[in-house]
Amino acid sequence: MPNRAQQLAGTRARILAAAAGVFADLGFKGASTRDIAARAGVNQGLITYHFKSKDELWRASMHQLFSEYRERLRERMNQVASDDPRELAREHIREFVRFSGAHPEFFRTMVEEGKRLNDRMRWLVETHLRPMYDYFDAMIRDTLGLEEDRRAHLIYMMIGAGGLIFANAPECRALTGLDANTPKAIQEHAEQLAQLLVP
Amino acid sequence: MPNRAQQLAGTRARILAAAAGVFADLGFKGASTRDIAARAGVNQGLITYHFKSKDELWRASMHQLFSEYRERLRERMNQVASDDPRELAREHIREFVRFSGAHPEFFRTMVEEGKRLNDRMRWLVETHLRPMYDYFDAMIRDTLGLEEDRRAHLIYMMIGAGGLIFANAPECRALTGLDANTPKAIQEHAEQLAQLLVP
DNA sequence: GCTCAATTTATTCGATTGACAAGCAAATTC
DNA sequence: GAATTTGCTTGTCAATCGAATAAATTGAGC
Repeated sequence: MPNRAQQLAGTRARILAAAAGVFADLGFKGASTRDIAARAGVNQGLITYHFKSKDELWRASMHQLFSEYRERLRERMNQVASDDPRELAREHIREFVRFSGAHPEFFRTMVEEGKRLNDRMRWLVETHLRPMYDYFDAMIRDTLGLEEDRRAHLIYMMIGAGGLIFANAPECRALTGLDANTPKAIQEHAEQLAQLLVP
Repeated sequence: MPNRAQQLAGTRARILAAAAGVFADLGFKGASTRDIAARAGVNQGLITYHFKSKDELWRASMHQLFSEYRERLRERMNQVASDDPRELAREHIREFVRFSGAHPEFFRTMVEEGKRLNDRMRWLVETHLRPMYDYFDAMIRDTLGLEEDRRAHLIYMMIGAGGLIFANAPECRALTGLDANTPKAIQEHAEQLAQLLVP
């Protein structure tokens, strides 16, 4: 018998997770609050009740997604024993890949919202992408010492290389027979990319 | 005064180019034939006239896009003097990046259609992706000699690393200030990725 | 048992959308 | 130069969908 507050938090969380997935799959316009409600297993009216509008729901779901990534990265880096900067950089890459593997909607959303300059993209850039980008940029500068533009290229390479195979896991399966969603494949991808970028 | 046949070929081509862009931007469902007609600068009725249905238009536009890539790669590789397999591999990578830079819809479409297993994805895989994949796979096997699964990971890394920055050029601009659409940035990305993958 | 937060059901009103039919004018054909 | 084909335009329609809201219902907590 769930507490009243627990019940609320539960449905809220389910809606947020469903929303991130549906927005990533269908785009903001293509995603309907009905789709989201159906995937979350809740009633459509609840969405307007908990989040005032579709727009606010989108922002809340993005906040949830990026917060989870930040939290996982933070926890993971606290557990790493090494203090070799190159090994730390590799572990950052591995964790990015692991998260992309666990959350294909991460990469999908980035592509979906990164191709058009609009209010959502600006919000995403200012609120979540810029801090994340600056963090990685500083790490690369201190570890590999590349000039600014080359770091930008490298970061987009890392994101693209680390995320695509999971965002396109169904295609990858149909094309190569490889199931990218297994822990083994995720770990393999993480290690291969880490070694490639920081040999 | 254009020839009747030239006129037809012209509007057909304009519709195809517009369709590839709109489909990549909005997804198949999200793209309307009106959007496509508007971007092509033609009347909406023309789309049903030239292509029977939205579905057939999509297939025709994909055919056009992939054919253009194959043709450009073929021409380029004929011009390359070297016979060093590693340099040839690098040139394949460079040309993939150049094409992705010139046609952001290439990568966008791959992500859009690669995330859901449906008729369109199956068609894309069988018709265009598999031949392209097998070609690159053989090249990597003969050049770097990795085992099969690792080649799959590597190919998805190449595609993701080579394409994302252009698919997300507006975001990249807002985030880093770098305009990924300039010939200089495209060339820089191509060279950096080629060196990274085949040192 | 009363209250009000959490959830459901029902409805509205608008905006699209793919497809198509009928017509038109220029160009090609005979 | 009349006939006809063809590339294209206009107008429309039946169907679908979608966000928002309002009214009704349930049940936990006081």
